[in-house]
Amino acid sequence: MNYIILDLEWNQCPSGKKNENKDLKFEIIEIGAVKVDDNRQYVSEFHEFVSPTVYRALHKITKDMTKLTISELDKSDKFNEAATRFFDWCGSDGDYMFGTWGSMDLAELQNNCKYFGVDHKFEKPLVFYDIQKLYSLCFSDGKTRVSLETAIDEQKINKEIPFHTAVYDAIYTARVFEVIDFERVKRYTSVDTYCIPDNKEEEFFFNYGTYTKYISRGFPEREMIMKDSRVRSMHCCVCGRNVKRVIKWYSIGNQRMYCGVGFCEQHGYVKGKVKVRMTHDNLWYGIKILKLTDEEGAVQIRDRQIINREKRRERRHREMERRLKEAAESESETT
DNA sequence: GGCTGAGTCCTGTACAGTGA
DNA sequence: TCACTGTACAGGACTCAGCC
Repeated sequence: MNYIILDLEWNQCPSGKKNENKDLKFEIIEIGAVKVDDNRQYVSEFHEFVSPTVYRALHKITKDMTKLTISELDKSDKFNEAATRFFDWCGSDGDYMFGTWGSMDLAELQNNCKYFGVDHKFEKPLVFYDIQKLYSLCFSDGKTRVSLETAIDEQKINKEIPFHTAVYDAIYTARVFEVIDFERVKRYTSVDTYCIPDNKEEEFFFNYGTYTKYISRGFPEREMIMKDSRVRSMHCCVCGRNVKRVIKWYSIGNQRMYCGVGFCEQHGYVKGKVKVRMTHDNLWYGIKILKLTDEEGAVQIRDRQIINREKRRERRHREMERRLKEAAESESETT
């Protein structure tokens, strides 16, 4: 299995959001990638600029960052040809896996392919390595995200080539990939949600040992997500058995996030989170993460639920007092 | 500058259930 | 019936860290 360490540079509407193409917010102008083998050793690299067709001027920030100009880019082929050569270079499907710094590149690659009609079938689910996340798992708390340059500095990797050129950033990413303790973190794959499951049978489920991730099919209405039995269900991340619900799902602040807690007789508390998202095709889907926790973790979730309730209660009381005061004032004015 | 994603926090409305 | 409570929902502001 090879790994394709990918980095893209893209451009956006130079005259702001009001004039942007809603189907293509970001147009790829450069594709850079490094192929590494099983041992994360360099095999080959791919680098092509792309002549843009949607945004015929570069956004100021893109220009400053990449130092590219439209006339330079116009010497290159259009996206279709560059992308086709890129996928040929990647190899046969199933022989490679993508690795990126951050999670945006693959979504933009797929969106550009869709927009320009590039005939390439992406794996479904599209599992990849977010090397930024792996880096955090190895050298930090697993949550903090640092820039590629910070990681290069921290690891004292030689900075002999500039940043913000797709292929050079891919080379740097590959170097970071090389220094991480891959055996320790290799099970922590990421999954791209540009294409979500079409139906119940295709729904994505991943078990990472201490936690599980489930990605639902799409729903036309947001409220259908938390009514779905598969989304609502809770099981133990270790034994897979259904757990007894001790705190039922509640929304925190808005309907984009739900929390709940279950209890497994054998393995203890399981905390659940459902994040609600919308696809490019305006379908709603849920990402459910179930994680083992301890009593303290369960108490924290319960406390947060209680605090939310109390805050609402206080607001009501304040509002009621305000109305009573207003009523009393208007009564005294009339008398 | 404009965007994503994750997360937090707040205000306000609506509706249903419950108990006095 | 009414007051109170719980829950869901709508929408916005904000932070932080990243991307181009």
